Amino acid sequence: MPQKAATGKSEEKKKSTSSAKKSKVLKQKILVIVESPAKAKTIEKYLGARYKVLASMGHLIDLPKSRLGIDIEHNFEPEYLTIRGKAKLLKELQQESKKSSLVLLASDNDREGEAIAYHIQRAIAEKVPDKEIKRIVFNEVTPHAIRDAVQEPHEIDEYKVSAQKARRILDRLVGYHLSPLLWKKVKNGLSAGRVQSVALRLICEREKEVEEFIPEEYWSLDAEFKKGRHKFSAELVQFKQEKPELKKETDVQAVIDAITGKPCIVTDRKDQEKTQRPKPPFTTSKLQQAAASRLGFTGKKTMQVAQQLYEGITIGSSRIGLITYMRTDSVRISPVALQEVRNYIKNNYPEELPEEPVYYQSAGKVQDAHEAIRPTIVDYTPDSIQKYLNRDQYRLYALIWEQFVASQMLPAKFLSTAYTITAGDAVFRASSSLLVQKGFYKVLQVSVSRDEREKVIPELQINEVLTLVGYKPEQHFTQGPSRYTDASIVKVLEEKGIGRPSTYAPIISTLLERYYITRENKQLVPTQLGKIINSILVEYFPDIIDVEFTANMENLLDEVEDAHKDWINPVRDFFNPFYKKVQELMETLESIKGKLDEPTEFVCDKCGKPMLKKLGRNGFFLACSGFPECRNTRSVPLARCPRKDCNGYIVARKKSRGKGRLFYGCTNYPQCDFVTYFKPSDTYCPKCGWFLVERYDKKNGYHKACINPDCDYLHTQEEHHD
DNA sequence: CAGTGAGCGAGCTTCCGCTTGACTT
Repeated sequence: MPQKAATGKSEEKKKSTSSAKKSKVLKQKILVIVESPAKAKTIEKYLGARYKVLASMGHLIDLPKSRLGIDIEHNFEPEYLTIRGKAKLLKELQQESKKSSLVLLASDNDREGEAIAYHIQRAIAEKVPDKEIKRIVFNEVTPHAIRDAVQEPHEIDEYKVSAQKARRILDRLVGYHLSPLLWKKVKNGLSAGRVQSVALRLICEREKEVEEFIPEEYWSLDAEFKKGRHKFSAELVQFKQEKPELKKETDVQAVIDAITGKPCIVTDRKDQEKTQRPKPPFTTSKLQQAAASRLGFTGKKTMQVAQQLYEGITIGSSRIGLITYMRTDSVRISPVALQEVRNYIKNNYPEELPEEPVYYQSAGKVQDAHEAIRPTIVDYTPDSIQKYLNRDQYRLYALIWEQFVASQMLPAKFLSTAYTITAGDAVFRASSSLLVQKGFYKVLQVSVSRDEREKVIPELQINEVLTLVGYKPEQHFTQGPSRYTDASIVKVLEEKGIGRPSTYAPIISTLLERYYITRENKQLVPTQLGKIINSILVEYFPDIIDVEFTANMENLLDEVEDAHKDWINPVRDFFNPFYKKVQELMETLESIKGKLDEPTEFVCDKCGKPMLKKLGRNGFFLACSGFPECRNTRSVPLARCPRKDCNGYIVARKKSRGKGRLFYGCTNYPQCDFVTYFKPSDTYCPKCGWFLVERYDKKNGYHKACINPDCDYLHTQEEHHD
């Protein structure tokens, strides 16, 4: 090992002497600093030998983690430190600066990027005074844009830096004061903040709507007809000149009785052409939503796979970054990419190429530092590179590629036809939708399923008398609001301007880690703890745990940035009453520590006292209420073990060291080896008595099914309403 | 598609926003 180090050192020495020699002949290099290593590699290729490009990997300097780090008494002066683990990298940047003739700070062209540049500049100036350091910006990683950018070096925008500083300080003040209040009054280790607490609030409020919703019964009545070999159905839309009110089965029967025997005649036909435009290329939020609904990915998984595509896949002998940067709020694409995709469409779908390029408007306030998410090389069709990708990479790449190519193709046209069918006092409607011009649908494979676009019924004539097959009454229940999913909460947060592309996925992870919410069948459900935290925050800090708070903050930051307004007074005006309130509550609010434990029906098998459900650092567990005299604990039983003569319970388990996927096994293991990967629900099969589990398949969607492999019982959630 | 088995409670914790590794017990 010492030998190895020695050779390494001597090699380094050799290198540096040879480069020193060279530098006398050649000019010194220009150092460019970007945020992402993958970007650094690409840019170095574009700029050529005179430039050296290094990556900062995001922020290097930040507030301390273990204390507030803000001097309240002195104009909220922040205490900035090198982030733990980043010292080596910073040192490298400083040393490389020394060797370079010029340093160009090329962090992202947004608020955070400006702050990153500012902190790096200060750190370099400390070690290498008088070094020329400039800022450059570009909004797309293309040779043209990069070469333009290095021709226009400028100074750092100190107002942008101030805006970021104000944002950082405000978030720190809120988070590092609210969290300790929760530690003192509720439980150690909890957290609250401008973003996560609003997300929690939205989830809790939706849950309340779900809980309060009372499903109401209603019926629909379809008439089924036959023409030739084709069957089709029509929906009852009118009865005795009015919209039918079918509350009970008897209402439906009354309609059927009234029209039985009456001829069914086609009385009207309305044709309408509908144009459907393609959607813009993906932003982070939209990609997460599409991957959730198309591929069933969580936000976290989408971002992981996208990162792999961005960093590069080995194709043949070289590694190629397949997509542009995946954290973006913009739908803009570079002129080069636009030309390339139009060429691609021209060569492959010439009839679907619009005369003019399609331009999309980004929604809401965008920072626009990056392009939309698109394939870097449009000629790499999903199929042509499938063999280099794993299944997840292929499907996500296909989603991105299709969305991008489609976005520059002609709209699709549908012919929708609505027939009115009259039978006595009843009016039915049958409609069809026919794709008459495929347009952008020609490239959509992964993005759209087969039966999603068209609905076909046979051609009918006015006054035609139809052959009735029968009436199909169906019972329904009104559906309440649905719980948020990863995708839908991200959509709302984005619309409200809360959080950023880089934080959408982590926000959900934080709420899960804190046990504020759980994910059940992809739905986000608040826990008891989450509801308690939310009610405290909403009661005492309604104006902070609010979307308006972020909106106001953004307005302030805009003023700091654009109108060069001072941020210290507004922050003080916010902080003083806030701090007073926190201190007051620290004194007066009654602690509910220990009251969080929920009583259960289970009894301690060691001392006979009742067991409590508690939250530990690894999740919920049962503990004897006689603690600390009796230290007995158990896992939370989710269902009774279905094995004959086994009195065990099914509990959640993990592989050793808490790693790996959750599974569910019997507490009597190893005597009983019953095990499943499906989560047990607390309901049992009426046919065989085994417990039901939550399952998903394409045919039924989410539903409960019996875990017994020999039992065919399953019911959908809709039927579960009683 | 297959795949599988501890210990927890009173560990000084926490924010939001940038960005990727991962020396070892």
